[in-house]
Amino acid sequence: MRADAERNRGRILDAAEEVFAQRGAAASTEEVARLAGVAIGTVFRHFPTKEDLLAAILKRLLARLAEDAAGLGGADGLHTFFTRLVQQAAARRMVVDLVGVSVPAAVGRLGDAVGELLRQAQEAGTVRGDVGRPEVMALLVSVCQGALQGGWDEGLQARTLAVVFAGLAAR
Amino acid sequence: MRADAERNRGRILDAAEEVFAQRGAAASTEEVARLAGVAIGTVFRHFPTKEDLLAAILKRLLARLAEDAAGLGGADGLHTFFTRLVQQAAARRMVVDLVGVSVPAAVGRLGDAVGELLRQAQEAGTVRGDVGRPEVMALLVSVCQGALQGGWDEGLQARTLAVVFAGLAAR
Amino acid sequence: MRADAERNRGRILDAAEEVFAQRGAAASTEEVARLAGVAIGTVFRHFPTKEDLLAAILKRLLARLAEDAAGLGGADGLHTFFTRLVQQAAARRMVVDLVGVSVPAAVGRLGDAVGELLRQAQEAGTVRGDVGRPEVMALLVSVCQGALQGGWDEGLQARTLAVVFAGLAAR
Amino acid sequence: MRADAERNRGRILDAAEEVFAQRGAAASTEEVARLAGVAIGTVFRHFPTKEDLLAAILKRLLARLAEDAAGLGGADGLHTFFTRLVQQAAARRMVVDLVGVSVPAAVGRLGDAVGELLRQAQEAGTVRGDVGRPEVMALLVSVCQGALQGGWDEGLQARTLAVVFAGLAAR
DNA sequence: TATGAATGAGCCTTCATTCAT
DNA sequence: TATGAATGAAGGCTCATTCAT
Repeated sequence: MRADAERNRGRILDAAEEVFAQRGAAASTEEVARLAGVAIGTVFRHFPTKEDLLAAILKRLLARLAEDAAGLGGADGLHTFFTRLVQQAAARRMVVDLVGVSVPAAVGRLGDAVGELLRQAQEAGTVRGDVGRPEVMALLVSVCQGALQGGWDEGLQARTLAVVFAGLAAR
Repeated sequence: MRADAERNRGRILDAAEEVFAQRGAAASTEEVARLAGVAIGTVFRHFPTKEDLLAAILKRLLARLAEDAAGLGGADGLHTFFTRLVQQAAARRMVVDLVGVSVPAAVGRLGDAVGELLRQAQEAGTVRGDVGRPEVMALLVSVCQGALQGGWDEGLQARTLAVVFAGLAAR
Repeated sequence: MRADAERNRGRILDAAEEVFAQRGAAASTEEVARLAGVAIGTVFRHFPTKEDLLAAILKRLLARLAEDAAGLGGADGLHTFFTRLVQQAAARRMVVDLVGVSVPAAVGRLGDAVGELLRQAQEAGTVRGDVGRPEVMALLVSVCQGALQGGWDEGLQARTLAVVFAGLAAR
Repeated sequence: MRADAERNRGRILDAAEEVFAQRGAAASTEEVARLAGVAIGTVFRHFPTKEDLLAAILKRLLARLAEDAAGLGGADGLHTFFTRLVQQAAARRMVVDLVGVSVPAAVGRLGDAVGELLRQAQEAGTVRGDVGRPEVMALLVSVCQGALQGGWDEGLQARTLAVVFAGLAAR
């Protein structure tokens, strides 16, 4: 792949992330192309289908999240990651609309990272030992989605997370 | 012919509920008409706009939920309602996509019903006294949304709810 | 035909005349029914086709004009009629949109009335003898149409008619 | 591919001019596409709205008329232009239906051209000095519209114009 | 005869995808 | 490889007309 092709791919992904984050997955591919500064044909050359483009975004997003998680750790790592994720507005709408796009591998790696945070938190005694990775992931996704719905101001967000954290906490 | 019209209205709402529950709000009005067994024009006669149709469904759905909630009560009412809601597949996708359709009144009534359940649970000592209605609603919505995303089998659903309930529980 | 049927027919025609005069022939038949205070089915019972309704309106309109013309006469009858017609806003849009609806008989009778006015004017020496009925009718229609187009204020209307009248005038 | 696009744009305008001239502005955009030999999407790529297409036609039409008028002049320029315009069947229905589409600039330029013809005719003594541009424009539009209505054969057209010209003539 | 709900063809418009340049 | 014009299948919606009540 030529250097400029590589550069275009990146631009397209960036543009797509922004466009879909703002307008949802229903936004048109043309708008992505426009923001990326390329022609529509170029988008389809790199991502033969709109779904491919969505999947690529999600994959990259998940990879970043996994990387982010990997940088954390210790007793509060899980809580920090959880909170941070819920705060990221951009990442959020994505997750909602991308339902159906399957990128099991990337999700798997994110799951691994979260699992590691969970392990450390349990080791440090911050989180109950009988909580498993699947339910933590489920809660993570749930609260992110929920945050998208209504007018969660910071206070509500904090109180909602507090309940979840209390549920996870060791007695 | 008032009777026919009434019957058709009901059929259309039922069909719409099913179609949108399965395919999301992006599903076509034509498909609703087909499932309802009426012509497309009939759908638009009853609901002049697709958004009107969506709003009508949501309104009815919320009314049912509120009614459902009103029938519960006691120490475990909130938990029962919470669990039941998460189980209802049909109701779920709806909530995701219907965001933006404003039916404040209906939502308000649902909130009231949930608030009442919360009050009773707190009175019975099942739920912490420092938890407010807003965060309970937020958790409700969140977990419903989350349940839509992945392959939540019954076990995962139960374990996820268990964490939330633990978070709500009085010590 | 029953008395109430007769009455409905009249109401429908009146409503249609008003609706089509204001919104043009593209206005919906439903709106006519609404204004007439009858159900849509009743409109179609009296006028099996929208075109039939339009034709009926035009016919009645032309009949009235002919009657109007018949009441005039003398040296200035033609000029008076001509001017009056151009002033009638309601009658105008009609004529534009009703193109294609053929009501030769009614037009014929109007033509007769205008012809008579022309004859009298020529006899009185107000109008040149070598002008025929067809061109007078053509001018009548033309100026009515023209008046529909732009912002003909009264002054412009008068000056435009003045040119036409000068063209018709005996030297 | 600029060339193709340009060619298509032209084809579409030509097709639209013909279709709308024959069937009126109510004709479907699909028919325009069919006659132009392009897909419906292509029409909408060039003219995002039906109204845009209508406006474009009218604009081009008026530009041609203005250009045509600019090529004339002298004592009979106005009469020639007037007659020619009335003869153009294609141009005519357009003007009827396109009312409401605002292309003031183009209309303005046409008015200028006609004004110039009028000035020259008055200078040459062919037309009365007390006739203004507005009423000439009004007559122009009127007779064009009128010509659209009925069965104006050539003779009737000539005789009708003769009256108008007599009205304009200096004594 | 009146009512008004139902029908369904047809319209304008959007957008993912293809393909000639 | 990039461009961007062309394609054409839907989709939402309107409205003349029919028909059961």
